[in-house]
Amino acid sequence: MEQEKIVDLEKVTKIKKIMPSDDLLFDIAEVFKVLGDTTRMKIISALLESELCVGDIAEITNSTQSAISHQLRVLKQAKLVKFRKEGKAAYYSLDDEHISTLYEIAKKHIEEGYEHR
Amino acid sequence: MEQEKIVDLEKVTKIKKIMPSDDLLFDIAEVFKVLGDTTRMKIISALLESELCVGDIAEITNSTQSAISHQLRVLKQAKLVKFRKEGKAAYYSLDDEHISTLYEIAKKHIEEGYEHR
DNA sequence: TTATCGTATGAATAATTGTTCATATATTCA
DNA sequence: TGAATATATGAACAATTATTCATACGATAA
Repeated sequence: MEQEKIVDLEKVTKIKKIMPSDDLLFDIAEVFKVLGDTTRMKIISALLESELCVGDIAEITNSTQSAISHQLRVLKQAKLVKFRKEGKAAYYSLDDEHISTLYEIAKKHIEEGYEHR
Repeated sequence: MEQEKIVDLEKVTKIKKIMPSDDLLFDIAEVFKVLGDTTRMKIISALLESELCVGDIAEITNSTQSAISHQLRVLKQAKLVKFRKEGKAAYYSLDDEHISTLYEIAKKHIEEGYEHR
């Protein structure tokens, strides 16, 4: 009546040891979470082309100034964008080259997904 | 009394033309959204080491079998993992090499962020 | 100073989503 | 067939979150 269990305890404990800390995995997930919103992705996509001020981004993304400002704060906290102030305006740009790389790879993943149908 | 506006209409319309379609941007954001959850990131991280069955993943991630099964469905739909059935067990693995690349870059972004403090 | 422009922010609301619990399906072994 | 194992799934609940609205803050020009 007793059946053999499938769980590979040796494999499981080995992987548990190798795995990064929960904190690091949380932070990594956090970066993706911030990139995982259409409005923020539009912002990223626009900033790939040029430094832009808040009003311009709102125009380009068909969003309100307020919505964009809120989302820019999220992107700023995740260190995905940086900004400089010039008079009344605040000019935003991508923080480092990782962002564009992440964007390109995800785009490639999507496009290859379409091919395989 | 009229002040000069900052909006650069030429720049805005140019970028609007260059930008990818809303559909593509939505799909790209969707990939990141799926990666943007701690549980799913733990799953990815474990699968980077080895093909694993559902029970093993639950053990490794300290989650329930049900929670993992639900999340694996999300990962499957996003084509981030694939699986094969062998008897009672279902063995899951990463779908393509993009996933590990995305993971590595995000990790690097985090780690460099820590250095800059 | 006053009016205007650009941006930021707090509160409220609506929508999305991850987990739990119970249960169903499927496979293997006695 | 019946019991045990592995996985999947639907419903419900709690928590998170993106947007809107109103308003505040800061800078500039008249």
